[in-house]
Formats: sequence, C-alpha cells, structure tokens
Amino acid sequence: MRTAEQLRYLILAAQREGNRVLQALLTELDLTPAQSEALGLISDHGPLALSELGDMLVCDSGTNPSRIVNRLVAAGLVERHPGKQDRRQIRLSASRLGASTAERVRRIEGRLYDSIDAAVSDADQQVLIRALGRLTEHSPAGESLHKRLAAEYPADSGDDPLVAEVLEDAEEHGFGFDIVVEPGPA
Amino acid sequence: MRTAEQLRYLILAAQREGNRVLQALLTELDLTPAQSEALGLISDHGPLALSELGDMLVCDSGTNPSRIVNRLVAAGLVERHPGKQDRRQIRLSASRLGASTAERVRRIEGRLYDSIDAAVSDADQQVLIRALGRLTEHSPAGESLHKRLAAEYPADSGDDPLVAEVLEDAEEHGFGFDIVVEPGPA
DNA sequence: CTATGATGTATGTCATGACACATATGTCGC
DNA sequence: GCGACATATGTGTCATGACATACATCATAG
Repeated sequence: MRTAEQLRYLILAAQREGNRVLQALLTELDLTPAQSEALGLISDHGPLALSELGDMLVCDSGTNPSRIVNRLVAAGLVERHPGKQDRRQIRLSASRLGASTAERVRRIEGRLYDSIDAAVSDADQQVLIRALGRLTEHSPAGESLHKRLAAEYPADSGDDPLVAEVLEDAEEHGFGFDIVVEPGPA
Repeated sequence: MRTAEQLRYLILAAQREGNRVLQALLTELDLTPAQSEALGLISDHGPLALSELGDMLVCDSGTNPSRIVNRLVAAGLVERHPGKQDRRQIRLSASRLGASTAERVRRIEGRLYDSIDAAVSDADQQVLIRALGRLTEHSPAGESLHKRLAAEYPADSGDDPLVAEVLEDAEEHGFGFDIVVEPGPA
C-alpha cells in the first residue's frame, strides 16, 4: 500500500474516531459534534449571519447550516432575529441556556484535546499541523478554519504562530491537492 | 486555540477535502468514495462475506455495509452468492465489469495519492502515519485499516515497515484516545 | 430433539454532507 | 422605476454513518 494511501485512510480513521469519541461525550448534552461546533461559534463570535457561520464551520462547510441552526433554535440554545439593515439576513445569537451549554461543551472538548495531547507529542503535533495545513490550504474546509483563526486573533492573524508558520511554508512549496476539479464530459 | 483543537479541525478538514476531491474524480465512474473503497476490497480480496468486508472498511466501519453493497450489486459491479457452508453468509465477488471498474478506480486514486505526495514530504508523511496511527489504534476504524494491511501482507504483517513502526511506537507510549466511552446517566 | 443464545444480514431512523433548486431581498445599469 | 443579476436563506434529494431492531440461521447445553 502506498504511503499516501495509508495516510488517506489514517486521516479518515482519525476523523471518524475523534467524531465517535466526541459524540459519545456530548450525549449528556443531547448535542452532536456538528451542533456543538455551530453553537460554540455562535456563542463566541456573537450575532452571526448564517453565511458568516457557514464560512467558519469546518463541518458542513460550503453548504448551508440552516438545518443545524434549526435544531439549535428548536433546543432553545440559539435565537434567530431578522437582520435590520439587510432583511435577507438573519442574526444568530446564543440564548442564556445556549451560552451555558457552550461552556459545558468547551469543557467536554477539553477532555478530547487532553487525550490528543497524551497520544501525540507537541513536536509531532506541530508537524501534523504544518502538513495538514498544506493539504487543506485553498480548500473550503481549510479556508473555514483560517477564518476562525482570523476571528480569534482579530488584530493580526500573525498573532497565531501556527497560522503564520503554515502560510510561510505554503509560500515556499505551494500546497493543497493540486487536482483541478472539472465537470466530466458526461 | 489549543494546538490539539487546531489539529482536530485540520484532520476534519483534510478528510473532507480528500473526500471532496476523490468524489469529483469518481464522478466519471458514477461511484462515491465509500462505494469505491468497498469495490476495491471485494475486487482485491476475492469472495468476501459481508462481515469480512465490514471489518476491512474504514468508511462505514463498525456497522454493516449492506446498503453500500446493494448499490454495487445494482450497478452490476458486484455479485452476491449465498454461502454454501453457512447459509447466513453471502459471498461477494466482483463481476467482470466490477474488476475493470476497480482498475479504473485504482488509477484515479493514484492521482489523489500523487497530489498528496506533492503536498507533503516523505518524512512528514512518516510522522503523520506514526502520529495518526497512535490516535486511531484500538479504535474501530483503525482496526479496519490494520486488518487491510494484514490482508495485503498475509505472510507476515511485519512485511510492512510502517505498520511495524506504528506498533512498536505504540508499545512504548500507549495510544488512542484514552477516553472511556460510557453510557450517560440519562 | 429442543430451548437458548450467538452470529450474519437486512432494514428503520435520525443527523450529516453535498448538491441542486426555489424564494426573497439587495444592488446596479439603464 | 425597471430589469438583470447577485446574495442570503430555505428546502428537496440522495448517499453516508451511527445506532437500534428484526429475522434467519447456526451452535450448543440439556
């Protein structure tokens, strides 16, 4: 088996496993991993339009998070308000319950991150971040993550040394799956 | 953002991106990535029971791939035969069309792997494989991958130095998400 | 042989993801 | 103001993934 093939399946397996563990941890909150990601973003980054949320979501990126938000609204965690300037937009904000739930989600996610820290050394994590950053640069999901990092370090995205490192590395070597996706001749 | 959190989202983004690219490449064959994985396994590893296939699938692992196989059978790529010894089992084998389609899938996947090789150095790929192997060891999806590697190197799984390295490393440091998944008090 | 449990497979349900399309609203050229 | 187009959101559809359950068949204790 080619190394790259093994890597592809390991990435798939790691994603599945992380999702499985997080889903199990979130059962007590009646939330799915995707819902928890959306709730965290809405809680952290204040009133958001659906499209702004979609730009920051790594899950469900590129498409519409309407349905995920629907569930959060139905659960009373998020409030939808019509936009005032642009009546096409809606503004999403966390309810009081949503904010406290988001805090519980953060603590649960912390347990997952602790387990990642226990399994992978800091040095290896740096390598992983650089390499996976190269693979996801210029892709929808990768861009979502960069938008989130930019939102967390609003003054200067260079505040995050990891982002700076990935971008710098990318400048040197180019990045991303260099496959042009074109519609088939069908 | 914690390094581990960034890593989690990068793994998610890389999986999504790889899947997106592969799906686009497979459009010409009218196959999804999950279907192509199942077809490749059936084509490579001869008549398989559904449960044997499920044990090797990284996608859809843990559950049963009946529905994926249904589509392959409907497309004429795979044949279902009742088991002779055990009448509960079915035996899955690739049709002539399925075998040639599997070959085309291999070539398409090769393009994806070439792009991974272009984006990530061999040395970094080794680190990724070791680290992701640590994260997925002892998880359903990780076990599936190990079963596949064992099936490819039937005489001695140590034929694959990467597997040996991961296992050796795991012996030293322990591995996997060390979170015990237990049912909530609900 | 029969009752009991284990195993292999199929299917129902729910939430995602990816895609296409529909509708409402905004913007811009004229 | 009006029409063409862009944008924001909602919704329909299909294939997964994860879970639970149903059913047939096998294995085994007695």
